Amino acid sequence: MANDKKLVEEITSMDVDFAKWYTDIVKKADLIEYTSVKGCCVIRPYAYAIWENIQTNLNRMFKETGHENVYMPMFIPESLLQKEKDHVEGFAPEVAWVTHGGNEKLQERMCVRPTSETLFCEHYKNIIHSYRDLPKKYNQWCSVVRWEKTTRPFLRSSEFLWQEGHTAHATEEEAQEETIRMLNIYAEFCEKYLAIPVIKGRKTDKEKFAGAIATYTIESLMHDGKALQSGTSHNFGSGFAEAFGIQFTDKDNSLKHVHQTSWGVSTRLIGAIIMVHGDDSGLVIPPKIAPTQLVIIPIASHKPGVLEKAEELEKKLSEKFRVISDTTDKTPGWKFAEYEMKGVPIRLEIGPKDIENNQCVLVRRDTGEKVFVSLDELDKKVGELLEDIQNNLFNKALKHREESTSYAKDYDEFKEIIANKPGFVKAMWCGDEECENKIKEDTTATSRCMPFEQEEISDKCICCGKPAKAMVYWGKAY
RNA sequence: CGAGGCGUAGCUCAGUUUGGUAGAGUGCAUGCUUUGGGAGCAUGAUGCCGCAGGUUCAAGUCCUGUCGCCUCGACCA
Repeated sequence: MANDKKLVEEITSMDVDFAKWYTDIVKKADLIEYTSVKGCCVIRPYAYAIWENIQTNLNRMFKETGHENVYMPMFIPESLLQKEKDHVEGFAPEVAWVTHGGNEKLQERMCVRPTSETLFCEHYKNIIHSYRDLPKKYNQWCSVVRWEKTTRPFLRSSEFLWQEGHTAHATEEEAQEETIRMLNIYAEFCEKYLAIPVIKGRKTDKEKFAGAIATYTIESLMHDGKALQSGTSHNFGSGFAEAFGIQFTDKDNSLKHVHQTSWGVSTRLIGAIIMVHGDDSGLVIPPKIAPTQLVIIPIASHKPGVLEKAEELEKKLSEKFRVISDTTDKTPGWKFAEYEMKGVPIRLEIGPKDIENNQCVLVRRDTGEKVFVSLDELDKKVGELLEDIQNNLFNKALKHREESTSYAKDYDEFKEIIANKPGFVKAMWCGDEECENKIKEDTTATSRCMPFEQEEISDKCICCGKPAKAMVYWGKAY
């Protein structure tokens, strides 16, 4: 009987249809709502709260490493966008154009920023004159627009929220150092806060950012075995500086071009959290970024003393944790399911029997494990549990990634694995874009990155058999 | 942008084959009873049947167009 009722709001099982499971979750956990604007969603308060927690932590890490926040215009005149050739070619197919102001046709059309390199470059040209002005390490939080052909909430939408860091340095070495520093910050953030293990590496030329000399990436593996590019950090060398004329007078009185970087992560990270940690009961949010870390559910709340006790516990726990208490007249069972859907790490049940015994029940979202805890040591226990959940989520995700990572020594084996076993495949590559294209054509898998941690599986390219230059992580990607 | 699917109550959908007063479940509101895994009973409110044309005495249903959404490809964070 209870089971029949449970089916009413149940979501599609992730093993049956992962894509449907995903869209069920984003709707049922109140993360997004569709709008009348194609490819654009409302990011609802619960999802926005996750984003705010991401922002808070990244902002701290950015500032600790000497970055300042700024804000650039959202419009870019066509002539400015076109200054760097590779850049405009890369982005032109997906920019939105503004052609009119009121009823007047604009003399020059402007695009809505798909990314702000060109605006930062124009600005840097104006404010950088001397080596004393360097480095400039700016970041902005904003939204960007890319006219995507197919869209999915958080993973690919026409407009999305992100941060973009843009820095200018006196030397090549400094720029490279910054590029790697920010990649490391992203990796640390993903692993420590989002509990998502990542592979750090460099993108192949085919996959690198339009206008960059090198793109570095953190790649993570979703529960269905598809890869998600979760953050990128680019070294631009002096290419943009030359196109935009960003020069400074160095100590030796010679005129030099700056060396630049840019790096970004987006609300796509929310998609990663969903697809890495979620299960058939809904979201599972790592405690460190969960908008609500613990929800108090009073049992038999009409009985004397129960609501008062719930309120007392809420007040006490709120000193240390992000806590809410649900005192609505929904049934306990409904509330259990609701907060599981929303991925709240810990549920606290308190009823008349508990009050008599000076205890409560704690249920952890990741394992479903239930423990009785004395009210005297409640906050200590909650702290430990949150930490344990955070660690467990990371370890589970890491184990899944390791179990979903294979080696391929020859092309037949490679094709067999890609076709039958979801996940990463490590294989050698000659460095030739033709092989990348062939592999993609044959298998739909793409090169995810050349990891910093290289292994020598063989000395031959998996595809053409010529001498191998690097080991590459391959996989199907979002 | 290619292939497929779908637009009817807040949500999930039936009704379209064969044109004839707009339906169900769930949700929502109110009351009582309930409360340790999505409660029960009673009463009530809710619809430009995606949009625009057309055919017809009559269109949710037939025709044409159009917009949107979903899935899978191609392209991208």
